[in-house]
Amino acid sequence: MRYSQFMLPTLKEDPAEAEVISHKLMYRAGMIRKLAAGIYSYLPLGLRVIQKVERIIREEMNRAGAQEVLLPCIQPAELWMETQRWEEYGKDLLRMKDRHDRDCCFGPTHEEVITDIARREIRSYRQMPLNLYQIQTKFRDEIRPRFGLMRGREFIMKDAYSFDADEAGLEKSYQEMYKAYRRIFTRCGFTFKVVEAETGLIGGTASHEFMVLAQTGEETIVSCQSCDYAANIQKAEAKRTRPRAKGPGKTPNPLKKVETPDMKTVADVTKFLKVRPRDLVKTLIFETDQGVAAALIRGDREINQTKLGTHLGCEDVKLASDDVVLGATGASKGFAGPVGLSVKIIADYSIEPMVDFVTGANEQDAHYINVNLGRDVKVDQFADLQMVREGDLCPRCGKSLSFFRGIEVGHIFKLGTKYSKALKATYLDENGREREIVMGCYGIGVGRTAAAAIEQYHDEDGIIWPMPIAPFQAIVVPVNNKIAALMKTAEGIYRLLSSNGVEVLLDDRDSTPGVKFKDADLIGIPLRLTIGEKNLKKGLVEIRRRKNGETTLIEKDKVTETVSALIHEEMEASLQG
RNA sequence: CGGGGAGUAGCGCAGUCUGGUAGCGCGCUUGCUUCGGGAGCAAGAGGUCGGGAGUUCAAAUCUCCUCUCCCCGACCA
Repeated sequence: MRYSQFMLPTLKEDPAEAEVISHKLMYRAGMIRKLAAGIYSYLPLGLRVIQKVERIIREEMNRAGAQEVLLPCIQPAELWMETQRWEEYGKDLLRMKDRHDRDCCFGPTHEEVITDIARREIRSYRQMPLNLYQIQTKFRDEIRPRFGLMRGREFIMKDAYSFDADEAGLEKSYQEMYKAYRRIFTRCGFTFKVVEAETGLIGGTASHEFMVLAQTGEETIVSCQSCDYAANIQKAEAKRTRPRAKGPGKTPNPLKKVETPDMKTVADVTKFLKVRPRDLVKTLIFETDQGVAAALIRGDREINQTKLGTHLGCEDVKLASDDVVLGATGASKGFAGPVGLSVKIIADYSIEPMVDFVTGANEQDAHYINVNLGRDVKVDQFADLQMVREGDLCPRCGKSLSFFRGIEVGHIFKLGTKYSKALKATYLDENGREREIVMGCYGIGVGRTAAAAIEQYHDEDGIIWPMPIAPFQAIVVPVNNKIAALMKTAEGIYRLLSSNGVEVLLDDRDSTPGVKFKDADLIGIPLRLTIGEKNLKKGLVEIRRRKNGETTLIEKDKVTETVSALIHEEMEASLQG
C-alpha cells in the first residue's frame, strides 16, 4: 500500500473528547472516527487491525472445532419473550418496530437466535457436540458509553455457542474454548489473566473472564500471590474467619441503648463510643425486585452488591432511598440496626464470630452496644457478601491476595440448560429419552481487544503494535522524495517485500522526514526501513524496530531476508506470551 | 437517570463576565526555498459561532427552550 493513496488521516493533537490512551491514539492514528456516542466508524487502518484480530480468532476457533455462521442483527421480540429477556434485559436492549408495528430488537447477544436454530436442527445426541460462532456487530444501548472502542454501544463481537448432550460434554467444550481463548490472546501478544467471574444477565453456572492487564482497565482483578486463584472483584472471595467455638470464655454483656446524637457514619459512631470500626456491625437496607432486605457486615468492611444480588436471586439490587430506610427501620440513614428489624436479614460471615458489637437502634440518634447474635439479632441467612480487599487471604491457599487492573476482552460461560429449557431445545439421547441441550457461550470483544493492545503497548510517540495484529508489518520511508535514487530504491524494496508476502506500507508522500518518522511511530508499524542518501551510497538501508528503537544497517539486497527474519522472530516472541 | 463540564473553520483553542469589524495555532491550496525527527518565507481558501425563540438600533456575547458531546457513579465483549 502506498501512503499517498491510503486514507490515513493522522492528527497531531489529541481529540478533546478522548480520555484514555487507546482512544486518543486510535483517533490520532486515523483508525476510527466517531459518529455518535459509543458509535464509531473504522477507517482503513483501524479495519486492518480489526481484521488481523478476527483472523487469529477464526483460526483458533476453527482449530478448536467450531464452525462459523452469521446470524441476523435484527431479531423478533417473540423470541426474547420466550426467554423472559424482553423484560429482563432492560434499556440496554435497543428495541424498535418494523412497518407492521411488530416489536423487534437489535441483538445485543445471540443466545435466543442460536438456540432457536438448535431446537429446529438438533434432534439427536449424535449431532453433538456442536459449536457455532460468528463475528458480528452487536448493539447494547449502554447507559454510559466511554473510552472509544473500549465501551461502545455498537461493537464487533465474536460470539460462540456450544451444544452438548450433558454436563460432561459441556465441561469438555468449555475447556476447549478456554484453551482456544488462551491461544488467541497469547497470539495477540497480550499479558493477561484468566479470572473467575459472575454470570450476570447472560446467566448460567460458571464463567471465566480473560483480562488484559493495564492500569486503565475498568475491572479490578483479585489474584493470589502464591497459588493460581484469580477472580473478578465482584466474584472474589476471601478465606473466612471461623466463628470461635462456643464463645471465647467471654460472657456477653447485657444489651444497652446509648445516645449517639447526629452520629451517622461508622467513623462518627466508633470515634464517639471509642471502639474500632470492626467492633460495629453495619446494617444496610437494600431495595430489590423481591422487596426490601437488610444486609449486615462488619463496620470496616464493604458490601459487594453483586454477591448480595446473586445470593438473593435478584436482578436488581440497590441501596434503599431515605424514605424506604425510614419506613423499614423507623429512623433515618445511619441509625439502622438488626435488633427488632422486621425485614429479611442477610449477614456476612464476617460478623459470625463477633461478640458485644455496636449497631444502630432503629431510632434517631441512638445505637445499641453489647449486641449479640442469637440473643438480640435473628439472622435469616449467613452468606459471603463482602467486597474483598487487597491483603485478604486467598480462599484456596490462605496466602495474601493482590489487586490488578484489567480490561475484559473475553468472557466464557457455562450456560447449562437456561436457554434450551426456555426455548424447548431438546434432543433424544441414546435411550430415546427427550433431554434438554446443555449449552455454553463464549464472547470476545474484537474492537476492545485492539484497544487493549494499545493500552498495553504504547509509548509517548504512539502505538507499538505487536507484530501479529499490526496493520502493516513494515513501512518503507524514503527520506527525500526529490532524490530519484532514494525513491527508486524505496519503490524497489516496497515491491520486493510485497511480492514476498510482507504487509508493507510505502511512505511516498512528499513531506519532510520528520513528518514521516512521527507518523510511522504514531501508527505503530513494527519495522521501519529508512532509505537515506548517505547510507544508500554505501549500499545500506536502515531497519528500525518500533518496540525498542533498535536500529541496524543492512545491505540493500539483504532486505527481504532480514525483514522476514525479524517478522518471524516477533511473531514467535508473541507466542511466548 | 443523577452530579459536573463543553459546543466558535477539518483539528486544538481564545473571544462570552462588561453586546458593536469573528480571531490564534495546526492542517489545507499556490509559488519559491528546504529535506534523517512534526521546515522557512510569501500569497490564499475556509465559519448559518450546535439549533430555535426572545430582548435590543445591534447578539458568539443577555434571557428562555431544545439538541449533542465529554467526565464521575450502578456488571456488562
